[in-house]
Amino acid sequence: MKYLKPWWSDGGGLLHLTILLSLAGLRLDVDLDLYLLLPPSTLLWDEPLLAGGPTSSAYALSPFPASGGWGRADRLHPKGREPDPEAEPEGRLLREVRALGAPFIPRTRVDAWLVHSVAAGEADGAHGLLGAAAASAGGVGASVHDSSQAAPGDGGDSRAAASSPLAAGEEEKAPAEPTAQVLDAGGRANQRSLNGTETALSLEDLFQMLSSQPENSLEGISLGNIFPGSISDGMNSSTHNVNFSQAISHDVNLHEAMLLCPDNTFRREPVARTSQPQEPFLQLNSHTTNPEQTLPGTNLTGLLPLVGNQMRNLTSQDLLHDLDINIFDEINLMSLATEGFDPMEVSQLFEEPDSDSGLSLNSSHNSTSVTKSNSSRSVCEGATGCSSDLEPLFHRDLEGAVGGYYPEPSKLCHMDHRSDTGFHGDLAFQHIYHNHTYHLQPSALDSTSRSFSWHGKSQKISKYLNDTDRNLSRDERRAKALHIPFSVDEIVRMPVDSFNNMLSRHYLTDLQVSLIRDIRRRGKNKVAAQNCRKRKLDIILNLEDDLCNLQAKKEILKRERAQYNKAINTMRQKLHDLYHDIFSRLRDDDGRPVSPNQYVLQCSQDGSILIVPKELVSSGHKKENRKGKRK
DNA sequence: CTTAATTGTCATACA
DNA sequence: ACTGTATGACAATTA
Repeated sequence: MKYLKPWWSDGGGLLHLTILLSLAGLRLDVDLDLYLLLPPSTLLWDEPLLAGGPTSSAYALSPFPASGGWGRADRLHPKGREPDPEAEPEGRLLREVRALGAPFIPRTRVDAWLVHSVAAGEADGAHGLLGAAAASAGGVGASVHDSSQAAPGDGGDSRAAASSPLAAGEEEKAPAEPTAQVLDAGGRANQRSLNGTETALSLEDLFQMLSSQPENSLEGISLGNIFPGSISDGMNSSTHNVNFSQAISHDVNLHEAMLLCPDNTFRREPVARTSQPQEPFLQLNSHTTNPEQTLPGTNLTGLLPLVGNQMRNLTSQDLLHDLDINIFDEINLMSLATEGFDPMEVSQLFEEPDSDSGLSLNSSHNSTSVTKSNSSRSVCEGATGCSSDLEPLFHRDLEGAVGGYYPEPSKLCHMDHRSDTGFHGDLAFQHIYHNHTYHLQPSALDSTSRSFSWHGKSQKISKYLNDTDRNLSRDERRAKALHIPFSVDEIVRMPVDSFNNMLSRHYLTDLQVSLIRDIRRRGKNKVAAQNCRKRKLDIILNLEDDLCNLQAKKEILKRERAQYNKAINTMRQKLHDLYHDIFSRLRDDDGRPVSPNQYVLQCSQDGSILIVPKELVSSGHKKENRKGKRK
């Protein structure tokens, strides 16, 4: 259950920092002060975290940072608090480190803090860089806050207090100090204003500072230069026992420090974290040994009424676990984005109804953007046995197309998750494998840091996704969604024996087998339909051709008939003329002309021609006709 | 926006 | 019984 708004919507300063530090080979420990670094909309809120009542809300975090600001309201608005005359003097952590006689004497406060954090990593309160940086968040960013939510002096910043020695008292007091001592690289103390603009180093600035450094040169960067003044707040508050036997080396830098103590700062609470990644870099770890102490004085339910009841049963460890997951989700999504994917688009994909334009984003983000490592896990994995993180799309896609073949959506864990949270904005997170390894190139990060304008990229990315996905058929998208290791073409064209062998050789779920058979059936039928239509069209075209040919023949025959009739008439006319010509020359025994009205010419079988009176011919014809009729 | 053509899919029959 | 093919009918998509 997560209440995490998309990190890209609010600037993602933490992400900038973590990514950059990860590039430098650093890993960050994050205690609950991490919250201070997170943009308000990125924060997870929990009832235990918020315990203490609304009047104790010292962290009046604005849900709508107007100027990229976020952080503790009292820090951001020191005027809202009275200076604490008992504020912890500066340099306490540094003194501790020095007093312990560590072989490495940190030159700067940040180095000292880092050493302290590494050394204390095994202890309950390993303070990470982010913890210290978070303590400085008030000086880092200017923020809008609801001052009415803040109750000065009520001990309300217990979130930091419980989880970190950057405790409430100092957390509250430090910003109230008009100036704070900061040790520069030379160990000298500088007087810097904590609330002035000169120290209001935004994370964007930090990001640029870090990104401007060569990757390896970050080892030499003193974060004291990066977090002037503000970090000192966190360092002052450190009261941990330090065990230097574990991690301190001579002249340690940040990178070396982490390498020396690879496990300490990555340790998680065994109960609360069952699926924590083990990747070697960029671990944002949250150490809270006592959830109840985490934020005893803070209650932000008023600020976040949406969260309220649904979070009551969660421990802060649960939330921190989720926080980790979501942070890495965010990182992965950033990786997605830098590779050309917009998390928003991914989210839209999963919610897309059955549409051919649907990016099979699934496939895209699976194949290109999400690197599945052994330790990668789906959010739902283990909890509900979800086999595919892409099934929602598959489901929606198949519903209506196949229908009734597949389990109810409610059986799918992420659907439950979504329904539980009622927060659709983070849907995309559910589908990202938790590969916590970060492989972004510095150049990619630079470009990301420069623009970081997701909405601006959205259109191009959307176009890319659509163009890419529109080339895929539904079945292809479905196959990708279920990770079917065969192409649709293979499935359809494969002979029956090979097809059955394939199904038996590979371990496939019932869902996959069902889909494969459906794909084959539909593919075969599709080809059959195409052939059928082609055949039908061919038949029609052939019939049309035949019709044309027959019509042409008919015309030819008509012309021939006309010609024959004409020839017949000509011959008939010639015969008539010849007949009269013959009669005109005939004479009877008396020398008189023979009338053609009384006689006719008749050819005998031997070729002789006889002149026969018509009466005899007509009587003879009548007799023959009678005989013919009788026959 | 409407319409016609095209395409995919399903149901069914048959080989 | 299973599979492939053929085809009418319908719906979705495209031009």
